[in-house]
Formats: sequence, C-alpha cells, structure tokens
Amino acid sequence: MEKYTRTFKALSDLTRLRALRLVLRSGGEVCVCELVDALQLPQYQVSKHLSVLKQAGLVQDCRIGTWVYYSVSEGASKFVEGLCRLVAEDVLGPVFEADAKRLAARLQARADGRCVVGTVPSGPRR
Amino acid sequence: MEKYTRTFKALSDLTRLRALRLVLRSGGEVCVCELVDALQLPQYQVSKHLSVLKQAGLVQDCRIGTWVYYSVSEGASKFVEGLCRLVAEDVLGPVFEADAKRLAARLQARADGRCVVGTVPSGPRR
DNA sequence: AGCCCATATGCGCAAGTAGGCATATAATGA
DNA sequence: TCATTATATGCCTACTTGCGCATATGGGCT
Repeated sequence: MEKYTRTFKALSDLTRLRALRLVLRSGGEVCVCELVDALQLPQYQVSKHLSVLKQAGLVQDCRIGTWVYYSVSEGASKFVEGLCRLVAEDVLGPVFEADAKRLAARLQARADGRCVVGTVPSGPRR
Repeated sequence: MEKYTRTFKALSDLTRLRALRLVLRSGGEVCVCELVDALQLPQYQVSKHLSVLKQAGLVQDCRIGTWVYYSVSEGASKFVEGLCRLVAEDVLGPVFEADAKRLAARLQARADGRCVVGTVPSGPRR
C-alpha cells in the first residue's frame, strides 16, 4: 500500500531522479564513483540517494571488490517497471542530457567494462 | 526540470494517491464532497490535497454552482499521461478498492449526472 | 440583504527530509 | 599489519510538509 508512496517519494528529489535516469539509460551497471563524476555531487550525497532508490526497490547494487555497481532492479513489479520506463523515456531536459554526456565520457575510462579509476577530486562538488 | 519532481512529490502521499486514483477510475468528473465521502477524510484535507494535485498538473477543476468537480487534466504531457495510466492500472490494494466501492455508492446519489447532496456529516472523519 | 452550503485557505505544531561535515566500514595491496 | 581507496553512515541544522483547527470565500436561495 505505502510501497507506492515510498517509490514516488524516492523520485520526488531531483538528484535521485538524475541518478536513476543515468542508471536506466546506461542499460547496465554503473559504479558509484562514475555517478559522482557524472552528477558532480559529493560522494556521500550520491551514496545516500542511491540508498533511498534501493530501498524503494528501483535499483539494486552489486559489489565487486571495492566498487559497488548499481543497476535497474530485476524482478521488479509491473508498477516499478512502468515507472522506470517512464523515467527513461519521458523525463527530458538539459540537466539530464548533461548528466548523460558526462557519464558517457566517464565510462570510457573503464577497462574490460569495469570501473578502475575512482572519483577524481578535481574541482568543487557543489 | 523540477516539474517532474513536483509531480512525483504530489503522488508521494497516500491520500493524494487515493484521490487521484478515484478521479482516474471514475473516468469523468468527481465532486469534492463525493471524494470526502469516499476517502472518509475531513473536507479541508481533501481540498488541500486536490490543490496539490492540481498544481502538479495531474487534475483540473471545474466549478458548477457551489460544487467543484475534479477530473483528469486534459492536454497533459506525455509524462503525466503515462503516470496517470500507471496509477490507474498498476496501483492496487485493498485501500484503493474500498475507496472505489464507497465512491461508486456515493455516485448513485447523483441526479442527472450531477452531485446534489453535499457531504454527509455522519461519523468522525479521521 | 441575510442565511446556508460547498469549498478553499491561513496559522501553529509536530514529524520527516536533504545537505554538510566527519567518520566508519570494507576491500585491496604492499 | 598498515596504508590507501571506495563506499556507507551518523549527527546536526535548516527547510519542508501534513494534520488539525478555525475561518474566509463564493455561489445559490428566500
């Protein structure tokens, strides 16, 4: 019953919406540090928001070594699936495009499809 | 950009989700007092929540005499449309069923398809 | 005009929430 | 074992939000 409201609440924050959209559009698994660079936000903030998305059943995580990868939740309900499709397709705007661009650039730093570099402490993370 | 978060925030409250679902499922226009009876909540609360749904672009209102009818927002974006379809179809649970049942019973008190009775002050509206 | 009914709104309070900072956890490698 | 790196979490503060109550608005009727 209130799992619906929890899911909607998870999406009612711009940062989480941006993060989810990146995970959705990437199609696969995205590392936390890659999201940090793409979103240009401090690590603790991204981590917290991802935790909320996870508890809402929108994403799942998978640890490989020190890195934690987030991906779309498998075996999700029809409701969550529809919601994700909506976010992936009908949520548009320059903010999201810029995020996608930065993520794409960041993903090129991977080796064998794995994240290997970590967050770059370059410049301020407002 | 933040119209998305506002819309999601509007749906992140159970009362609003219940109200929207009733409006969606009714297909047409639903009076405030009818929603008050269906939701079994105080009038001021229903009115406030409807106001939030309206500002989020999910519903529109139409005044006929003293009565104000709410209906699904026309000319809504693809995003809002998809969201409404999702709420109408994939949001399930006993709470929503009970609401629909009470609304159906309440709608039978209409005359010529119009609401004519107003809220019945029977019992507490927690 | 005055009254009544349906609806909306302003105010105060309690609870939830996001950001900032520091720090804890966890895993790798020397 | 110790250092380093990636990620998570606890605490504090400022802000938001939903509820309850009272009241205002607005239209219809006599």
